[in-house]
Amino acid sequence: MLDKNFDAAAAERRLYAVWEAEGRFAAAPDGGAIPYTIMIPPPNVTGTLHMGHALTMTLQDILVRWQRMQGRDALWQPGTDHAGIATQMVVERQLDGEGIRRSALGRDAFVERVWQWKAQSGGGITAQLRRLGASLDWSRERFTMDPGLSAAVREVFVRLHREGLIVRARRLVNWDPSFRSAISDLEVESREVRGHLWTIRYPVEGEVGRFLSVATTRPETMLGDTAVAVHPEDARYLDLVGRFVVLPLTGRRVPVVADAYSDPDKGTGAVKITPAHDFNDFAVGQRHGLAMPSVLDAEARIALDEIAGELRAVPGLADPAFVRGLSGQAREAARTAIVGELERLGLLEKVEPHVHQVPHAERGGAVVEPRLTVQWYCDAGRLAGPAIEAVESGRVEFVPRQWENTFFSWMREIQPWCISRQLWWGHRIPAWYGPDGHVFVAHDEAEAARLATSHYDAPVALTQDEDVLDTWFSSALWPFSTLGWPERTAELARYYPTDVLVTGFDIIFFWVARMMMMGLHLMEEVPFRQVFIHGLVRDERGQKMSKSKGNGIDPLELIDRYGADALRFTICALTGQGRDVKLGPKRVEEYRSFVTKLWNAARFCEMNEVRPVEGFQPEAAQGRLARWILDEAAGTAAEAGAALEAYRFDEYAASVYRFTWNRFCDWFLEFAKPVSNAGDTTEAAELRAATAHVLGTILRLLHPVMPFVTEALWAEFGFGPEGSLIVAAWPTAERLAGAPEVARELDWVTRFIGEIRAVRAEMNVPPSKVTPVLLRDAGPETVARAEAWAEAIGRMARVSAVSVLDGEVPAEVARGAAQAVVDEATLVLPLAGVIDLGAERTRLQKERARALEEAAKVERKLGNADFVARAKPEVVDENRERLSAFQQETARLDAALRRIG
RNA sequence: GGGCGCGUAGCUCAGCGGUAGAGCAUCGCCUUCACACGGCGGGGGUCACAGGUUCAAUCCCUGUCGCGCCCA
Repeated sequence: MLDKNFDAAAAERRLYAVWEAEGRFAAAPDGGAIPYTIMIPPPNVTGTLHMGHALTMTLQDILVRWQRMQGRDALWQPGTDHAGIATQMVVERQLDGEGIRRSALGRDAFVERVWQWKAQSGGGITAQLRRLGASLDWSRERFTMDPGLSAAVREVFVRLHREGLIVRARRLVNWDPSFRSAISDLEVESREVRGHLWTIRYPVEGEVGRFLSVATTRPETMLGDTAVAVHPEDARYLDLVGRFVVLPLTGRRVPVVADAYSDPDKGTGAVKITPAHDFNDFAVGQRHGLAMPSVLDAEARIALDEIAGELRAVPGLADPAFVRGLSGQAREAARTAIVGELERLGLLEKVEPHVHQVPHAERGGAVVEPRLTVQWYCDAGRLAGPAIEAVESGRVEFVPRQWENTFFSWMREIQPWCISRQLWWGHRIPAWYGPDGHVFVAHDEAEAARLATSHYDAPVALTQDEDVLDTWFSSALWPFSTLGWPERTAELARYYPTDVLVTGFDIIFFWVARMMMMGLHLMEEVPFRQVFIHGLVRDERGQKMSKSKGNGIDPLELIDRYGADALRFTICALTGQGRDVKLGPKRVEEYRSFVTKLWNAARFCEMNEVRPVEGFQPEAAQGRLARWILDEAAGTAAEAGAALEAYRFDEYAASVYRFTWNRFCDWFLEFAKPVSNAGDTTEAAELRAATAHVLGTILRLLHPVMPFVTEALWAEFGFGPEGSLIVAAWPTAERLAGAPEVARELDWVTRFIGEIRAVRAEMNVPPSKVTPVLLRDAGPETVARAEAWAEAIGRMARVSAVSVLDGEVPAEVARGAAQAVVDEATLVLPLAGVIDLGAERTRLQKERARALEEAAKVERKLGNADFVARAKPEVVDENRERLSAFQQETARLDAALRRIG
């Protein structure tokens, strides 16, 4: 016997353990089934489950469970990411708390410490995924720094290096001064900052009293200026091109160059050029062969090493002592000092408030400093071509399609990818340097040593590159590294390419595009056929959830309060295409009602001895009620399947919800009540069997989204042992013969009952008052139906008897009657003394006015010769029928009004 | 500045050439033997605005306004 309430917490613990123990999540590579594969977007190994995870993992689990039920060999590949910067930061903060500096600890000890932290907290996120009900094949769990995956990383690095697709180069790079590491352009976001625009006078060499004014938002970088650029067609400065100005503070002579980069309409039209600290200036510097001295160190403090030798004293312009005093100062402090000095020298023309875009590190938020360093770069430009082609040709399909534009626009202008990071936690770059700095890229030190020995003709001491790879480098290999690549494993052959990748649009560039580039280059095949891009989770007011705003919701808390099924269903129901998901506890509470409704409907079935009947054939059912609900269930299965096929999670949820609540519970179970109580008649037995069949269908249709409550009910009803629904067959969608005719009949009954209910409610007839119904003008079909469904009509519409009137309604009845029109028939409810006749008249008049208005609308349309001539014939016919129906309804309401006088 | 998306009932959203829908909220009635996390019924929308295409526009096209996101 089912408990009064569903104990979600107990069922979740018990059932997940059963599934896992019985290996229900495990892929079956040796079976004959067609594989269905999804790669989990690996969460940070030391992370905790947030709503974003809950969203994406729920959708993936729905797909995987659905396909598994369709007999596919489902592999949902689990695993976690080492998350270089994030994890290193966490451990550094822990060390800070203990008063230990990373540098004091040393590299090996530090990395060891991170491994300890991983061992200690690494199971957290996977345990939380289990709470959500995720049916991942845990036996195949991988970690990006596993030996196998690390070997894949080294193999790719070596291979791409040998192919010239990975190179080491000294370029300007985005530098995060707080992490003291390079970051990729994707990890930089520009933020609007209210700053100042300073206009500084640079004296023109050899022309006393003449100045060239330049405007800048970053005066401190002037220590590294090596030119001033003006537009080649700017008449104001033409005579200065090729001449020199003297840089204040350092006294350096710098040329005036003509370059189209300078915008004559912006500022003074002349710009200072600091090639080592600005990307645009770097390009100008390259075009004009300028020197590129750096004046900021790894922590963005003033560093004079590269300019110390050239400092000159120029009276009234440059004082080496002042500049030397800046050494080691933070860029902000140096800015203040430099502006003060320029003002003192009378070289500051003006200061204006200025709003401008400043690059910030996405993680950590430090102001990014472009810096000239040696880094490893991956030639993304060459790898992008095949990935672009794969999407163009449809071999990879984005859903919704609009994201393909986003993908194309980035891929077509992709920049070299800086893959080295000055961190300790991650895949160390497999490059070793000889005594003269010659680089040997190899799978391991022994191979590097062999290469070096042959290069130098003698064994030499090698030192390994200190840097690690960008975390996304290993993520990019995930679809094949998890399957054993570079070994040619059976899994790799079977499960690659995967079927679909499910993720948010925020990592299309970081991850999706890179997996495609690497997959196509190394596997020569796309990593997935489809990419389903879902929205982001937002709070109830539509704001992005974030730690800093404190508006985050903990999915585990929601699971504790409402159950995993309720949370999952909420997510599913709210996941439309191309829209973010606004989610709060209230929404989950709303959908928990559905879990409860299902539970109670099942309890009701159980009380009425509904049990699955072996070999039950829907098509063989005789009763009209049974055939109706069986066909509706099949229709719902068709809808649900089509919705999932199209990644319409909202439609899938809505379709099964509607059927379960509004068809099965509200109508079918109500109709079935007397029959189910009727003992052992053939009719009752068949209806019970049909009910069981439909309940089973509902459980199977809902299992992907609500795995726990459905599995619990499945076992309780004896559809199969506990833990077997997960592999039960997805319902077939075969409609029943003659179903449309039965559907019309049931539609009539529900409308008939509905009309009576509405009239009674509107006329304030107390529920205790049972009335007869007299049928006027009813055709033979209506009469037959009214007889056939008399019991249900009586019970559900509080009607004592339905009788057919031969002639007109007796006057004494008519004067107190409430009336309603259903198709050709008029329903007369004798309620003299119970209802207010004036109110009934008003109600009928309102109905009549509505029918008349509709009729007029259709009439206008049909009166339009163009419409009749040009619209599709079936549309014209449809409108003729509607007109006739509204006209008849009006006439019947007129008659009803006459009747009550 | 370039691109994308969105403005439909009080709220959240679906619909996307021919009858405007759902859930929640709201109002009325109902403690009817599965469920008050319930049942029954009602009210509520010039589908942002302005043009255009069409026999017909919430839906297609153009523009305007408002909001959001991405890229520069």
